Amino acid sequence: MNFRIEKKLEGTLARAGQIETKNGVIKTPAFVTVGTKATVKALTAEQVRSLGAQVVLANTYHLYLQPGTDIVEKAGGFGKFMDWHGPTMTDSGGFQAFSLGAAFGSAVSKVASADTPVEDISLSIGQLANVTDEGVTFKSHIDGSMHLFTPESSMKAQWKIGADMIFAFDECTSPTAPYEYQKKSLARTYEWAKRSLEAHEALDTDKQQALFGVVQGGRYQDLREEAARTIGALPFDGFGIGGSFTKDDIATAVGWVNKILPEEKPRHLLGIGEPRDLFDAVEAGCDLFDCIAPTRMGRHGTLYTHDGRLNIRNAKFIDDFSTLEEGCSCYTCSHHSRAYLAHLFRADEMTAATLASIHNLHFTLRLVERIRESILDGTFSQFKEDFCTRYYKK
RNA sequence: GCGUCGGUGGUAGAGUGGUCAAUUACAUCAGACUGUAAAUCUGACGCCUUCGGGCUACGCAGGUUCAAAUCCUGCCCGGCGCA
Repeated sequence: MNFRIEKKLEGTLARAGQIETKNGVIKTPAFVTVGTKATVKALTAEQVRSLGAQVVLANTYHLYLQPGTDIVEKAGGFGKFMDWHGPTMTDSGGFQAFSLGAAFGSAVSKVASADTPVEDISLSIGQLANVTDEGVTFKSHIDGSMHLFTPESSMKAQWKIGADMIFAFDECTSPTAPYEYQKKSLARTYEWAKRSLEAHEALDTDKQQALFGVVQGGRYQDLREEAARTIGALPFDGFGIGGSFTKDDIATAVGWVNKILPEEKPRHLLGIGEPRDLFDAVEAGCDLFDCIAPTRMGRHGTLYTHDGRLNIRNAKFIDDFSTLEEGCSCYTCSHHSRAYLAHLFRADEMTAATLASIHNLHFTLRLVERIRESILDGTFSQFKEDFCTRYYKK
């Protein structure tokens, strides 16, 4: 993997560049399409291609459980397995330490509202993941079987899954975890980062895979900066910024980190992808973003338009025969009316998920593409202002 | 015509004297969702409300009872059986 910065935006941390992988080039900033189980939910690989997606990210934990990393390895890697021939990434399974741990069965999400109270993480109940210094013990959400993930086993699994870019094994913490826990967890994630590097070096002797280290630290400036310094000093090929935020401080926290991380390496903001967050994070120096929002929102009937989100299941769309979004060039908008989409959703037809995912992914991919263009031609701040004024006008 | 079983909120269908404005599911109306536990989840769902409560309701009309969706009588409607 090779990263090159083409242009930096004066007065901000934003930059446009290119990542070269053996499976193709990614023009950054870029939105990474999520295909957790080696499929972008509701879409064929051909549809993902035609949307202009540059890179697909799968999940190590999910593929490890099903169909198993040996099968994916035999298939020639998850890209070949799913017929995606472009650049690929895998997440390490570190997110599942949170989603199947503290977050499981609770209302807590990694992006919390500002008034979310900080609590003792150990009070979380119903968790399927338990974190120790050795690694994370998971109780499979599929069949209840127990599995231990360590930095070493995550590297091995990701090696077999065979993506171009992979992540160090980390602990994604909850926004409800107190400072003391975040600090302790951060030290652990740092140890895991070193172990990930060492394990990966032993596997990948001729540098096939790029390994990204993950910066944690929760919502605390000193921890975030410490993480950026320590993780940033390790010989990773790029960096992921992960963990918990609040809706309002993503850009701030990302800025703390990117001011410190080495400039010449790509930065991936893990799991973030609402429009405002994308603008803010690019401005704060991020190059890559993956997010399930476009596809999950789509499947749940929430569709992106330049005038904000709309819920296509609302009664007012039943007889609205206008196009979903005027001027949108996606397949869904060029062929179908809001009324038809509303009908498919109400009838629980599978095509509803497909058409909605196509639109939302097109919207998000195109948005990040335009953000990139606006960096190159110097119109970023105007574009951001125009877009956000209209999108968030309510 | 006789016998028999049954008529409950938008629908299906619980409930068989008080804890019932009435279980549940679906439908409906909204909302949430940010490295996918997610084609998922949450709330509302008779009318009014100063949110304490008030009012009208379980085919219709009477009745018994302190109290009825629940018991009795008549009527109306439907399924089935016999003529």
